Amino acid sequence: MAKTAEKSSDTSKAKGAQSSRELLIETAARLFAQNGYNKTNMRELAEAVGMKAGSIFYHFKGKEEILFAVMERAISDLLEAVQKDIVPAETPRQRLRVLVRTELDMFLGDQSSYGLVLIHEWRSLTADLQQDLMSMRAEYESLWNATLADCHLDGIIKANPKIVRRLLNGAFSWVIYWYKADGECNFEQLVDEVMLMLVNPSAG
Amino acid sequence: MAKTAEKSSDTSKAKGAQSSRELLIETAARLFAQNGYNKTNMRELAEAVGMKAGSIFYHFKGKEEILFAVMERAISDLLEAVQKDIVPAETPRQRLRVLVRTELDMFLGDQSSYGLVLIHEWRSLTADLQQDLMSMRAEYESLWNATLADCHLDGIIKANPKIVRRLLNGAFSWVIYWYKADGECNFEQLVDEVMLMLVNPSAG
DNA sequence: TATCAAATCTAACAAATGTTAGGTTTATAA
DNA sequence: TTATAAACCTAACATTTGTTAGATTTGATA
Repeated sequence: MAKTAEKSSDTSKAKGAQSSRELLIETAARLFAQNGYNKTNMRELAEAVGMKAGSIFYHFKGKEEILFAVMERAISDLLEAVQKDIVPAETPRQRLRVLVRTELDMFLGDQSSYGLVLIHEWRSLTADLQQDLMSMRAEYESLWNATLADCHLDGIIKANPKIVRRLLNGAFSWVIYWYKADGECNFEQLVDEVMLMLVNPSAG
Repeated sequence: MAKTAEKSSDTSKAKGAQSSRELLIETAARLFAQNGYNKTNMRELAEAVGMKAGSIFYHFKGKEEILFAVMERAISDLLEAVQKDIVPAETPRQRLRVLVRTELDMFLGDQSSYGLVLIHEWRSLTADLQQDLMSMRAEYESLWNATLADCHLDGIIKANPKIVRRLLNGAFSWVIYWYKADGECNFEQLVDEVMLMLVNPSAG
């Protein structure tokens, strides 16, 4: 490895990238989220990590493989975070809140670039790569469906659980367009509002 | 005008385009919705309307102006449809249902291409053009906010109306990814489910 | 028919961009 | 020190794509 050490201390934030491949993924996530996948060319990405465009192809087969790597991480990070927090939650309502908070955090938290790219650039992926990601996502979605089904049985939610899940997924994907952390409502209050919208307070 | 008459009968569906400009907007909406703005080049668009790429620039200053025209129409159609249906609605809950149905129809109905492009390709627009569209949209949004505020006062919804609006906007933008008209739930049932999720049945 | 403007075509430019092949540097190990 | 492979660079290719200028056609009008 050449100048990875010194370069990574330049460009990477916390959780510094060990390898160049790692650094490329992190930086690509940031650039793709900021300027879009199409409007981010290999030369920009290369410069941002401190190397030349051609060198990227030593680490990735092509541009799309980088996009895939970013999205892959988005999904695995999300699943990991949920699985960690959902265990101590005992009631369906508590588990629902964990899911809501975690997915919102994916789009608004520290690592929001990954979630942002996953949503925004979905159509920039080839169909078969989309399929690969969807099967990775299946386990995560089953957590949602199970939890919402429980909530429905308990009368906590009234509408069809599967439809609610879809609607929420869209609602959360959208928050990046309007939610400002310095606005009238902080993150935890946002979670409260979502629960307030969803849940019948006189049940469960 | 050259071959507009015969060509429009080839490519346009109902509500056939009178002028070439009109035909270009319709076709662009369809192609942009289908394949994305970036992946639709002027040559494809030209061929789809039966002319050559260069000729498009007689009708539009550039590609972005076509995108803007599509989005402009999406917004004005939406506002028109809402204003037409919201008048006979008497209660806040009925007005809310009109808003829900109309916005859902924008993404799932006959003219869904326009709504689809408006959502998907938002970031493909220059910032100042985005601003222009947002001020056009303001009137429509005020209808939402007024209605949701009424619903909140009546206790029909519990959560913050402005937040609910934002969440719904995202949820509806997302339906195109999952809703199938031939699935388990038809359009009107979908509207019902949304209302069921939102509204406290024991109030208003 | 002659005229004129609207509408379209032809042909090419110019910039951006993903990608590649081959050379060069750097670190590691014998 | 030398051999080797990983990591990176240089330089260019090939394609795509928005755009444009000028020629050409079409349709209506006088």
